[in-house]
Amino acid sequence: MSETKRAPGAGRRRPARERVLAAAASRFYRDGVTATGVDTITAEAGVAKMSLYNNFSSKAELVRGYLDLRHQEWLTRYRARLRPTEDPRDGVLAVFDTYIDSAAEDGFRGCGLLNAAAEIPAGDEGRALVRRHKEAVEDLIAGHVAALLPEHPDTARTTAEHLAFLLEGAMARAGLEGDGDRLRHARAMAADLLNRLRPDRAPREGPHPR
Amino acid sequence: MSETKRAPGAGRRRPARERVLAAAASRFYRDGVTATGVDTITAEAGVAKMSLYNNFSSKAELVRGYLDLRHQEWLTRYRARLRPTEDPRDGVLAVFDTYIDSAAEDGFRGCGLLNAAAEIPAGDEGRALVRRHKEAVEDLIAGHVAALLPEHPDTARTTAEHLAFLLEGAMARAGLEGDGDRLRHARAMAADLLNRLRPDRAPREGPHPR
DNA sequence: CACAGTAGGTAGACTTGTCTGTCTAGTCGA
DNA sequence: TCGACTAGACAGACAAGTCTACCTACTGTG
Repeated sequence: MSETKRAPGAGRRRPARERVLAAAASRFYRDGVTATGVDTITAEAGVAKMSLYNNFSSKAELVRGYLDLRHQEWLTRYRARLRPTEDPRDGVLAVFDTYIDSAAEDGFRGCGLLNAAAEIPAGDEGRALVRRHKEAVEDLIAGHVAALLPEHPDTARTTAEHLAFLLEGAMARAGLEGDGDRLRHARAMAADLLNRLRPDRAPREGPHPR
Repeated sequence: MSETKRAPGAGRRRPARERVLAAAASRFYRDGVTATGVDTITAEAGVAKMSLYNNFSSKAELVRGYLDLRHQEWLTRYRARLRPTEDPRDGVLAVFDTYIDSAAEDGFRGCGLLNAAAEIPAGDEGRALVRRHKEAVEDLIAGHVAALLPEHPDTARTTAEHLAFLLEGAMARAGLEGDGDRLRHARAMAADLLNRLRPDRAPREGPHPR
């Protein structure tokens, strides 16, 4: 952990790649992918144009970098939400809470990955990336539900898909409305569904603890 | 109903406005709104550029025309699906079937209105239009559920929201995957939910009758 | 310690093409 | 004659991506 170990090439500030990605993330989410030009991104990042093209071979690759960044950031926020607990229901609700958190930020416009996918051409790798992200989220839910119903794997899988649909549908609506109300409704529906599934514990606590 | 009453200005073919809208609808859905230029639209419509700007004051207004067209077309397809029946559950399932129908068309990429909204700036009227469309769909569902549960209006409203989330979430996933499988799953979940809600009739028929 | 090499960064001109929107002059059918 | 339509030029802004020439901070080696 010596001081000599820095990020490579980072003398006085964050390396160009990170600043480009951060600026791209902000603009892509706010204004859309196609509507955001590379000049806008480099200007906002305070970086020369060549620094972008030294780190990304094209704008399309930058977009894929953006998608990957959002996926990783989502996972990080989810893991922070996931407290150690013996009740799998809390694990499912942590997924919902992660979405609710994102809706509280200003300029909220729905799921950035889904919004980007809407602009990406049908065959592009980026769409597959978003698809895999949504499958990963459903798999996380499925893991918790499977722990809740170890004797009924089929019911668990269907229930996980049901919960994933609730979450995604509420996210789409929340994005249109600009706040997290719909997501809080969906969280309550999910909690209710989980309790009906195996009501062998006391009713769960109130909505969305901060 | 005399023959002299035609669409205005339609001598030998469909008026320019309709052809522009049809071409815009196709391209906007396939390639996205921002990525589609007005020259592409006029070329595909076989129409002079001025014919576009004589009918729409700007591309943004053409986009709003597109959103309105898709909303109207959806309503038309839904009404065609909605057979006269005494069971409100069939009314709800008709909404799901309308979505399933759209997923069967080729080049399916999810809900065109939601995809467009992802590209529209936050304050634009177009986003409000999409939001109202989604509310209208939920209201249609709510009407059927209310008829099913006349004694429990609160349960009906919550159930309708739940069903709308299922539908919208499944549509988002289906769009990423390019087929209607997720929507058929959601339809089965909806049918199951409706039967649990008031199981006083024989089990419903199989999935998605054609 | 000195010094040269190197990797990464900078500003900005530049090419080639597309974008939205405007304008003109002419065509065609009722 | 009138209204809708046509082809195409045009303006001015902006797109993605390339290229040059220069700069600066850190590196290993003698």
